[in-house]
Amino acid sequence: MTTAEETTGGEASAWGEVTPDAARRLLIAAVEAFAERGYHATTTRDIAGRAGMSPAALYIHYKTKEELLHRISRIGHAKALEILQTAARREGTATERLADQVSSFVRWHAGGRTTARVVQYELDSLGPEARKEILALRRQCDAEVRAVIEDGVAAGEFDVLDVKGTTLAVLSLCIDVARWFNVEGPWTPDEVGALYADLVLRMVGVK
Amino acid sequence: MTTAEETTGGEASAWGEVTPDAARRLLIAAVEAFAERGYHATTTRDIAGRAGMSPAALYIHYKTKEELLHRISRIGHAKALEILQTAARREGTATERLADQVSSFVRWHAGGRTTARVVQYELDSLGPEARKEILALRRQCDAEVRAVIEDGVAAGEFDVLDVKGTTLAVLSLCIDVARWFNVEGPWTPDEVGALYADLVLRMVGVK
DNA sequence: GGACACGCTAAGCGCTTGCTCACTTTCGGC
DNA sequence: GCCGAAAGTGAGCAAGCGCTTAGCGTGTCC
Repeated sequence: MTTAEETTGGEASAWGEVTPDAARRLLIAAVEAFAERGYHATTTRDIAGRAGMSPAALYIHYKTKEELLHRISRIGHAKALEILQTAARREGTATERLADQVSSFVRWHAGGRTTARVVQYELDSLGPEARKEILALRRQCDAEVRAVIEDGVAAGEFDVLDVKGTTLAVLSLCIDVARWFNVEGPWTPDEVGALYADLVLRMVGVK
Repeated sequence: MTTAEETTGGEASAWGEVTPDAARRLLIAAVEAFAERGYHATTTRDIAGRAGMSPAALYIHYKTKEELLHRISRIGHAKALEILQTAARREGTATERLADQVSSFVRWHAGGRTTARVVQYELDSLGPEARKEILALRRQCDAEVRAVIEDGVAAGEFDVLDVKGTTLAVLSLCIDVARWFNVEGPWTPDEVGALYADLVLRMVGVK
C-alpha cells in the first residue's frame, strides 16, 4: 500500500503549514482524491481511507468535506499568487519579468498538477462565500500579470492590441496546463515552462 | 418556468440529429445540468425535471446516466472536429487557414459554452471504453491543427520552435475559453475569436 | 494514581442516489 | 371499436452518501 505522501511526492512539502499531522495527512489525501475523481465524485470514506483513518476521523479536524476543499483552494491560490508576485517584483525588464512569471507559473501547474487541478477546476464546488474569497485571490493573480504587461507596453518593449484580453489569454494558457499535463508525457515541467515563456513573449509582440 | 430549449438558446439547434423529441429534450436538459453543476453533482431527477418529465422517463431513452454523457460527448467532439476540418480544407494560405481554425473554434467554445464545457471538462467521468473512443476524436482534432502549422512552416510562413508543443498550446488556449467565457462579460464570441486568432498568429511567428 | 482531555473508532442515522417495476395512457392499423 | 406497441408515471428498492454519537485507549496533570 502506498501512503498519501508517497504518491503526491514533492507536492506534500507545500502543506507544511497544516497541523497537526493527522489534519495534514487528510488534506493531502483529499487533494489526491479530488484531483483524480473530482470533488463531487470523492467520498469522505475515500479520503479517510487514503489517510489510513476511519471515516469519522475526518470530522475531528474539519467541519465538513467542503471545508477541506476550501482550505486546499485557499492555500493553493495563495501559493499561485506568491509565484506571480515574486516574478513580478524581481529586478529586470518587463520582458524578463513576464517570462519569469510564465515559466514559474507553468512549472507549478505542471509539477504540482495534482494540486493545481483541484485549485483551478473545483472552484464551482465551493459555497458562495468561500467562492467569493477565492475569486478575490484570482483577481489579484490577474492584476499581477496585467501590471507587468502594462509595464512592457509603457516601456515600448511590447506591442499589444488588447491588454486585458491578452492578460486573460496568458493566464488561461498557463492554467490549462493543469488539465493536459501528464507526468509520463514527453516534457518535463521545466521544458513546458520554457516553451510557454517563449510563446507568451511572442503573444505580447516582444521586439 | 423556463424550458430547456429557451435557456440553451441557439445551441439547441445543434442537437437536431437526436430523435425522438423526448430524447432530445432530455439530452439538452442534461447538457445544461452537467455544464452548471458537473456530471457527478447532477441527479437524474434534475435532468428529467428540466425536461418536464418524471425521473423514470429518462430510462426509456437512455440505458444509464453515463450514456447521456457519452452521446453528448461524441456529438460535441464530432462538431469540434468538423469545425477544425472545414477551416483546414478551405482555400488560402496556412496563415489564413490557421486564423480561420482558431476564430471559428473559439467562437464555438464561447457561444456554445454550455455544450463545450461538458465536452471538454467531463471526459474523465466516462467509462474506459467510451473514453477511449472520445480520445481518438481528440487526437484527430490535434492532427488537423498540427497539419496546418506544419504547412505554414514548410511554406516559410511560420517560424515555430516546437511544432508539437505549439499545436498543443494553441488547442489548449482555445479549449480553456469554455472555462472562463461569460455571456454577460465584456466580449462577444466573435471578438474573442478575432483576438485569439491574432494571438495565435503571433505564437507561430507569422511574418 | 485517579481524573480528565484528546484523538480516534465502530456503528449507524436520515437522506439521496441511480435505477426498476407494475401500471396507465395514447395512438395507429385493421 | 378493439388490439398491441410505444411512451410515460408513481412508488419504491438497494446501496451509498455526509455526518453524528457513544465509547475506548492513551498520555498528562496534580
